[in-house]
Amino acid sequence: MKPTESELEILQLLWEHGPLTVRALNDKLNKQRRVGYTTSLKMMQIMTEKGMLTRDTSLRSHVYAPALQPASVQSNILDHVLKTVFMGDRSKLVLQALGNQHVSREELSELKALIQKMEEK
Amino acid sequence: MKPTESELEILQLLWEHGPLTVRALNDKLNKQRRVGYTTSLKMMQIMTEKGMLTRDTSLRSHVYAPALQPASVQSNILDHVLKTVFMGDRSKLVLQALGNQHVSREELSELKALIQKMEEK
DNA sequence: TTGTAATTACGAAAATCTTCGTATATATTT
DNA sequence: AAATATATACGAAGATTTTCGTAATTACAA
Repeated sequence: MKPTESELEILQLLWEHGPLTVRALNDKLNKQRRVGYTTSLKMMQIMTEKGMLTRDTSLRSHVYAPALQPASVQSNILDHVLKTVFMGDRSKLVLQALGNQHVSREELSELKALIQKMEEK
Repeated sequence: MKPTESELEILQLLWEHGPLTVRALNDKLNKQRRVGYTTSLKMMQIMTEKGMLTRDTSLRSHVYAPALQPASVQSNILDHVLKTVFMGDRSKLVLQALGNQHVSREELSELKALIQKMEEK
């Protein structure tokens, strides 16, 4: 279950806003970039076939919902990146993710808590 | 400078083993999956055109080397994943990367050191 | 030298992903 | 009721990526 770039865009919007009609999703998508209505429709139909979305066809305007949990997709993609980009070196990935960038005080304590937990095992 | 999946495979092998001829790279690639020789050749030619690889043509068998640093490519891809998969939530990415998986004692202390540094700022 | 093997160049087929036009059906408005 | 607007279905064009066949060239071997 490996969403393409465009599929990810759509999943993102559904995760953020909940189930949407094609019209509603296409409107939101068009705030990011210009996309035709039938393009969004087709994508969502394909994604439904692939099992990435479910849809309620009880109304004339079908309502689409994500069939995948964000955490599950995120985990899969991150594992893939870990393997194909970081040669499986997890700590390199983490250090790269933390390096250079600003990390808030809250994130730091979250991290420390997690490390604590891991050390206990 | 956004390598495709196949381009990444090739960069990986060159990063790992250093400069290689097409023949040598194709051999290594075939330990992972079945790929024709001219396929590897063509890919490497394209990547050279794109500036991802350099090549030494002084010998009959050209020798290809990566023109990109791993850290730079890793950083770009991770930023992209951060934006498109984690909605920009860096700590979610890091926690996801650390969660569930085994992290060695050395990696933990490395992390703690990094956190220490960040807290000092 | 003649043939065999190995290499590069190159075009284009194959596969995948993205986009949209058109047909058809259903609702809404005048 | 007729015209207009909105929806889905579907095929196919376009774009990108991946794959490989064939031709031309250069080295190597018999």
